Amino acid sequence: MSKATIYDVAGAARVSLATVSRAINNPEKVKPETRERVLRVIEDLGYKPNAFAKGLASRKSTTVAVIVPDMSRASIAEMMNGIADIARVYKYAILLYILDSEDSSEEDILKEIVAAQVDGILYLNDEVNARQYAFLQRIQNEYQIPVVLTNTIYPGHEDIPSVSIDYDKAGYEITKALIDEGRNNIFMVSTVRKYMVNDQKESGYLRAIEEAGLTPRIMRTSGRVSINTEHFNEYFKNHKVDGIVAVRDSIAVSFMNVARANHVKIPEDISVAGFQNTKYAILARPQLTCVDVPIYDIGAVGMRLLTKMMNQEPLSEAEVILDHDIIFRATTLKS
Amino acid sequence: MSKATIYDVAGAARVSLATVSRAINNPEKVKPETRERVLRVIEDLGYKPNAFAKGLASRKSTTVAVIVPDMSRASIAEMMNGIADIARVYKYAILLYILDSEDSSEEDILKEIVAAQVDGILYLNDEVNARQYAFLQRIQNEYQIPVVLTNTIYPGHEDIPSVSIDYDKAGYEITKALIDEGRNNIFMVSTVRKYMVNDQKESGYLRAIEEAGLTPRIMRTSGRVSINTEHFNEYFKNHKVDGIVAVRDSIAVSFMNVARANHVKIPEDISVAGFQNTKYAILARPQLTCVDVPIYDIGAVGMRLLTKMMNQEPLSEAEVILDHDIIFRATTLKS
DNA sequence: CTGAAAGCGCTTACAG
DNA sequence: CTGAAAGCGCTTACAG
Repeated sequence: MSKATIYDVAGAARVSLATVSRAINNPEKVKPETRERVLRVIEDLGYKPNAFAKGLASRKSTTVAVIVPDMSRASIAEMMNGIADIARVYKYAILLYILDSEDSSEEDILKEIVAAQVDGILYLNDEVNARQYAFLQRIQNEYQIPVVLTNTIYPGHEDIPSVSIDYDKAGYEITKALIDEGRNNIFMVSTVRKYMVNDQKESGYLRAIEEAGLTPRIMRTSGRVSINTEHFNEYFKNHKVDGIVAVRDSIAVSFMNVARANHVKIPEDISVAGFQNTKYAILARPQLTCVDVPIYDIGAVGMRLLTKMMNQEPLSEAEVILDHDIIFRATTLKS
Repeated sequence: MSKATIYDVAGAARVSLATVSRAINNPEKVKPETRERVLRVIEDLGYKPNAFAKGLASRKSTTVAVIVPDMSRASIAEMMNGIADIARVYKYAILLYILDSEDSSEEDILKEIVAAQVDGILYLNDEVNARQYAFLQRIQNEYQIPVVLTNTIYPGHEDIPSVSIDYDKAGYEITKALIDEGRNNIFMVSTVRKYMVNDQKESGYLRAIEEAGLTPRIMRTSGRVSINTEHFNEYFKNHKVDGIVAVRDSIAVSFMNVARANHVKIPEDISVAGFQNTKYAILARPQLTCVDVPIYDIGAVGMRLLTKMMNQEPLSEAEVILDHDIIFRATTLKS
């Protein structure tokens, strides 16, 4: 462990501090015997280089900032696991920033991040707007800090690399699956708040619906479970529905609860599908058909991509799209 | 924003760098006019002190390490929100460490944390064992880095402060509630893996059961939903049961699914209760009776406690116990 | 292959 | 109230 400084090591190993530094960072530049002697002393003393001194002198921090909107969303949390696993492999520490609800603070946070001298930024906020995007561009261009959008899309721009699945395609496929079951009053249940990712799901839904000559119907609900119940009751009293594609599993489950309370049979009367394949989908009865988003992988690949950028390695693609699956379970006819 | 150094500010404001530093950190020691001039220049230049230089010179990092076992657990993620909100108020950055499954790496991580010069540590790993606890004690004593156990208990020790609820009491109360309904074959469904927190829940359960002269029955299941199903089927084929207290909401829901598949009525035949009051409890049908653990608050209070320790403020209590509620819903008779 | 020395950008006694 | 200077613990050309 620490407390010992590089001077202590140098003294005990009878070399200069420059040699100690080299033995750690450029072992090949040090004669094997010297290197081993130094390394042994390091071990004995439990020496760990002071991260501040190292960062100040080298101008690198081996730290990445991860910016998230709200940790309690299952997808964000699971992405963090993927990020952390890869960060560990490449020896990066993670500085975590959870955004406040008032996004005014975001620029402050970004300044702080610049001051913290992180080597890279992983941005997981899928509510990104034009102002924020411009700010990220500035950080990348002016300060040369690489940024990766993870499970976040900003359509029409490729200057900030991103990792995600093709949500438009997934939205299309899952909607098409319900159409193929013979459903023709298929609603998409999306969110009131604007998430880029949900926009993509919606556009895929619209494409499938229009292609089939059906009428698109998008209802927007708040994320809050308690409000959903009333909202659903009210809305579907006046609408004929035989298919539901929800942008999140939990919203799908929430809908199913309301349907059941109204003695609607699932999947006989209504097919239901969600997005994400969380535990909600598996614990639900009937078990939920949904798009399986490889969210852990998205985090892991995002972090890996960032390491490449931090090492100035060339990127084969600026927009990485991972494959997704659709898992058919008991809430759809084809199961 | 940054890139400008303290020298640039000093030059533009026509003062020495010492004065700039004071204007930022000890404003009262600087003449108001000078201070304002300096502050304006700082604003103009978008100056942000380099965090490494500051950390190196001051030997403080205004950074805390948060150590968690697995971010995807709903309780951990929600605690993070509480921690981050308070950290923001007190201007602390968060260095996040997600533990590997192989706990061999934990000591390495702790060394890293020491090297990173964090001002404090929040430890959220409720699987803490004797070796790890001893290590935390060393960090606290040898390196003077304060540690707070958050939603983590290590019974019989008070040298590391902790924040939690009284899980023993909660376990007792929820079990007692089922007993009062007239249930007398109440099982606790706990986990195979050893969590201190679950031990407490079990001990409360045992106390209530023994007090009532009933036979205690603790079954342990893996956390994995898929395995639970079979496990439950097998186990309860051979046991008479009219009450279930599960250590996690999701386990309770998982049990209910198996029960329903076997045409058992809830709550008529079996009362079911869980712990945590997550979204699982609310989305379940019937809605789940459970102990409401104020997990966001536990995180927030833990972080607040840590700030006090980092400021050398005296602690009024080393073991903070927050209040909990029991929310009676439709899976118990008393609802 | 190794050492002496400058420098990274701050803070903080110490004088004045 | 303000400035000059030392020092925090490293890295990295530059010599040798």
